[in-house]
Amino acid sequence: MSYSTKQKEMIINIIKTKDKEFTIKDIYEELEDKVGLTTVYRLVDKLVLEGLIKKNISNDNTVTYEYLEKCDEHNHFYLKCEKCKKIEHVDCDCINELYNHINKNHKFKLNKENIVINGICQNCEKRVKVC
Amino acid sequence: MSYSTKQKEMIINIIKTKDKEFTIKDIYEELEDKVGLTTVYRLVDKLVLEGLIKKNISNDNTVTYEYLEKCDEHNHFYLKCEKCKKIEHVDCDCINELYNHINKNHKFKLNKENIVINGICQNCEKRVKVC
DNA sequence: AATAAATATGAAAATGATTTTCAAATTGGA
DNA sequence: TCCAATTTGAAAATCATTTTCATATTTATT
Repeated sequence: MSYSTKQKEMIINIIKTKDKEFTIKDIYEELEDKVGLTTVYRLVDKLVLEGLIKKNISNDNTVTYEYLEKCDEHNHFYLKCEKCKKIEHVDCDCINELYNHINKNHKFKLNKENIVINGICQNCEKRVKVC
Repeated sequence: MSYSTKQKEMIINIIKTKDKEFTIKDIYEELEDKVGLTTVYRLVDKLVLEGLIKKNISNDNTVTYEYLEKCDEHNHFYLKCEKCKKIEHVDCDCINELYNHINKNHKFKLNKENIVINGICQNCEKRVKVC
């Protein structure tokens, strides 16, 4: 079984404020020595397994995590901006349509819990055009 | 500029045979000391930037790469099986439809060069049912 | 409330993947 | 052929992550 501890609660609370990629260090520093680094690693790993966050790696070998905000009634589909790293949660039937199409025509069952697609958000798109 | 070397050519040739996730070690061992480990790291990093391969990280912190087979006339859309780790290239208009839908309704431009969605392939799906 | 068993924590040390360094080798152009 | 730019690779350094282990905390049971 699993005990509930104040350390885990603190880490979850910090993660829930994140709308961008974050690192272990980000979390650790925000905790200001209230939780040890080893424990941050351990708990963040657990939260990945529990599906609350997703682990990524960037080209310079930095490991980042992203909070996958759930809304239980709907799908878990996210758009991640490659510029500003923000993650948008999308609640739309288009993902079911894609699921059904892929299942029927390509014989593959998407994992609807964990679809993150990269691209450029509207804000960054605008900024690019200005420059 | 960039010189073309036999080391880079050898590594690309090995990568092109991959239909699954692979590691730096996989490549290094297959090269049987014909290329140094440092160089494998360097060249694989370059190939990530060039878009030939994609870098991933798994829950146990293993870094893997996947070859993103390109076919220039079409989209670059991949389905990766979470069980057997095989990567299927999908050449279908559904991805354009998704692109257009997301662009229009969610104000987000997908990066069509690099869409990898996880799920379970038909083979593994069958195997699961048998057990 | 006291106890016991299971689990969680954190500091220090160990590990191991990746990067840096630098001298030697290779490449492509003049 | 000669030169400058680039690439290579072995060894050393770095640094994120894991392991270890003694202590602390949590939960269930009296």
